[in-house]
Amino acid sequence: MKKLRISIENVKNLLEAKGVKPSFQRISVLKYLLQENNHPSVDTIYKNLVSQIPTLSRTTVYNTLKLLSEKEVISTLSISNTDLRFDFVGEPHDHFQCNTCGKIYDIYEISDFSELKTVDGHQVQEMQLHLKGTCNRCLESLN
Amino acid sequence: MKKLRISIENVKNLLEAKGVKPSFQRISVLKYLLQENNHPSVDTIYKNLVSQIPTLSRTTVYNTLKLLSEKEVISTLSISNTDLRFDFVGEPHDHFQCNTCGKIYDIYEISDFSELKTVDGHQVQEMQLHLKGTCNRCLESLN
DNA sequence: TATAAATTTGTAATGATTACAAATATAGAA
DNA sequence: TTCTATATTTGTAATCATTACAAATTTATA
Ligand SMILES: [Mn+2]
Ligand SMILES: [Mn+2]
Ligand SMILES: [Zn+2]
Ligand SMILES: [Zn+2]
Repeated sequence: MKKLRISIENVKNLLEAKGVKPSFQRISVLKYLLQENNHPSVDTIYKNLVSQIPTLSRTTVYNTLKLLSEKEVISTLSISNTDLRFDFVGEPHDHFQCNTCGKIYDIYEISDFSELKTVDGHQVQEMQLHLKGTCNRCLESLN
Repeated sequence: MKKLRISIENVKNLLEAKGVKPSFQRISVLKYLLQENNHPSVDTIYKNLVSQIPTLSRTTVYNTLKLLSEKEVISTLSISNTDLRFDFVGEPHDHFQCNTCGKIYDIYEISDFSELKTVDGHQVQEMQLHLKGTCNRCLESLN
């Protein structure tokens, strides 16, 4: 829940390092992901940015997320069964989604499959551990 | 890939044991899941059954899968980012989806989180490990 | 049989995502 | 700077998965 303060310069350098031309829209999307760290949907990103960028198109958000995903700047989470969620690729970590409030939490130090390159002859390129249940906040409010 | 031969009686008993009234449609859906073991989408199930049950409605497939999921007879896999997939709940296992052919494979003996009831104060009710990459068949055909 | 409850069905509505072409912005050459 | 090619963004329409819902059918019960 720590909201980070991320400079535009940092984001710009990050994009350039990954071979992505740092347009204003792309910087905005990645900056949003980094400082909110809330695993947002396309629509959440769009709605939050369109107030600052009135000309922003939903298609641009889709395009940007697809591009950043291909360049492995971000990862696409299929944990929600209603829409895709997006996350910055930093430290490897897992995710927990609350069945009550829907919020997605980062989980560290549960799984470590970093050395897993192959299983049953399949070449593994990506792995996600998805946990679901009731989050600590929602458990609290049951009292 | 072993196609199982499942008797209707077995499926009927399975449903009754879980408190689900074994209608013809429900038996058909669960029997399909059990003997194909192919982690199908709603549409795959519908298209395969409608030839035998011409009056079958897609809504019935949706209703049945929702009911069986609630009764924990089946599990809903969110591994594909285009549609939901369904699986019988038997031995705990993980899944690998091939980025090339799209097929979903069962993976056994990778993860064991069966004792994990709580993490960071969140109550865990369900967990899924999703692997993605290139499957052994598709690797073969690259030669 | 008559009636109520459960289940199935078909259609319409919703919501997420993709397709696509026009508009705009950016970069490089002259 | 101006011209031109390329990259990016935008808006709209189309597609696909899923849900809502009420009518029709089946099943259970009196
Ligand atoms: Mn995360
Ligand atoms: Mn499986
Ligand atoms: Zn919660
Ligand atoms: Zn494959």
